Amino acid sequence: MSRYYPQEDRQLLAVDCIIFGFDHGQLKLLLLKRNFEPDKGKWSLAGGFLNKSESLDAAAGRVLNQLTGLRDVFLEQLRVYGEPERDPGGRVVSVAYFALLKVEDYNEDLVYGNGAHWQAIENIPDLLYDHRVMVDKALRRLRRKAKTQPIGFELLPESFTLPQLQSLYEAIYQKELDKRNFRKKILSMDLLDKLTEKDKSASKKGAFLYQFNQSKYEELVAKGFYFSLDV
Amino acid sequence: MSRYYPQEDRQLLAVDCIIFGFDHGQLKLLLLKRNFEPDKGKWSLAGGFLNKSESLDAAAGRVLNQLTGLRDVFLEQLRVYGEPERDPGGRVVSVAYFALLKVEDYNEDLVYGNGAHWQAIENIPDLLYDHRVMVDKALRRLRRKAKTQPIGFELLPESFTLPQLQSLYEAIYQKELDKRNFRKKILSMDLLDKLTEKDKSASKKGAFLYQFNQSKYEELVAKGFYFSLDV
DNA sequence: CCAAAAGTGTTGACCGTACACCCATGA
DNA sequence: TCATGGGTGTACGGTCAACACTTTTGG
Repeated sequence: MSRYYPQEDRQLLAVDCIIFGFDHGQLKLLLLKRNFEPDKGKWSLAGGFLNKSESLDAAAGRVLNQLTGLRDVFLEQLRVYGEPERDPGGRVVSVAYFALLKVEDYNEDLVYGNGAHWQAIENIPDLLYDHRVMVDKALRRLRRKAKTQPIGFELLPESFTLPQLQSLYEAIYQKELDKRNFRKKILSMDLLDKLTEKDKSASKKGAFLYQFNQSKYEELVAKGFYFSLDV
Repeated sequence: MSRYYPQEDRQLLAVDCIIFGFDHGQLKLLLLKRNFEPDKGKWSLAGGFLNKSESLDAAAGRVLNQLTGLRDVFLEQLRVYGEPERDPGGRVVSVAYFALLKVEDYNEDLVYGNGAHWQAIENIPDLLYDHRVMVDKALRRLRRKAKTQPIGFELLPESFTLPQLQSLYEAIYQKELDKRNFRKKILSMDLLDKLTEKDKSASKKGAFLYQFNQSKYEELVAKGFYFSLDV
């Protein structure tokens, strides 16, 4: 109880997570089939209520961890949704978060045990309440941010090939890119370390592996560098 | 009371408004000197609690209206702040909004009666709690959006001169701009209607007045146009 | 030896930026 | 007449976009 503000209305606060993954050339969302009332059987985002004395970021991290087993995932607040009638079960103000994770890392048993499934963004089922609005907002945010910040790497394994990276951007923007221009642009930023190994899983010739160099990025940013990839 | 979620923790929800105005060549914030405990006498943003069955946007609009007498002002959600200890008086989750208003429109009696004052952004006093963080966030948002959306006009009178418009952008970005390039760019978008009158308040020669043409803007956007002013 | 993906450079168009002088007018 | 701010055009350089062929290798 507050010392100073005892008499005001209080609200239920929830967090909902829009969880992106990149797999088999497709951008996907991790969605849940609800196994409890209300709306049992419908698809929804992963969500949960805010605990007393828990920060919003912590609540979102907890929800994500309970579902995937992952910690230290890219997680960013998106927007609050507070229309009085958004949840017909009662007034709940919800804070939407968007998460980017590496699909090879998550705990499959946990995910499927929770009734969650990856769904390609081109083919999202009907969602509960205003969850579709949240998803659209998250997609717009991802598309905006991926142009100006190196967040795409959050969706790829530690080591990746340039064709893989290009395919990720193509999935995000639903648009084919010219590979010469794409390579020229990304390599000219000097943020990728080329490894000596190749990945031969996608071709006979094999493609060189690269790693994103976070510390080089921070160094450049400190000197006034701006990441920029216009698709 | 919720039918379905009766047992969860509930929180106090507030809104805080970061209110921008443009006056005498300066970008300013409308700040309040608190006349009640706690922290009486300190500066803060305009804020208030969310009422039961009121949307967040409505709450922010109400707070703004109570302070300035204005309605239909540019008002946009910024971010939620939910650290458990952000308000030492008790846990309050606050939704920050940023507002852009035309300084010639507000109700002076109301504003001063409420203990509010315009403060130039170069010279903001110490603020309560995390309000300074909110202000910085709002400034970054304004700077980002003003490049890609025609929101600057929200801060100017209906009719304005090009030198005034340029001075607004200079105040937002704290940077001098070349007037030939600025004019060329903004006029090439074909979004401004030139009036036949001049404003002679700032010079003997007088500068032509212009008006932003909202419907022309919407028409162009529908055709794929993107507003872009790179400062 | 062939299919399939990886890798590589050049050119033209457009846009952003830098830059200096004349005009109108009230005092 | 002069001081003050309003108004105008050009040229250069860099960046984006379009475009086709060679290389490697497993089957």
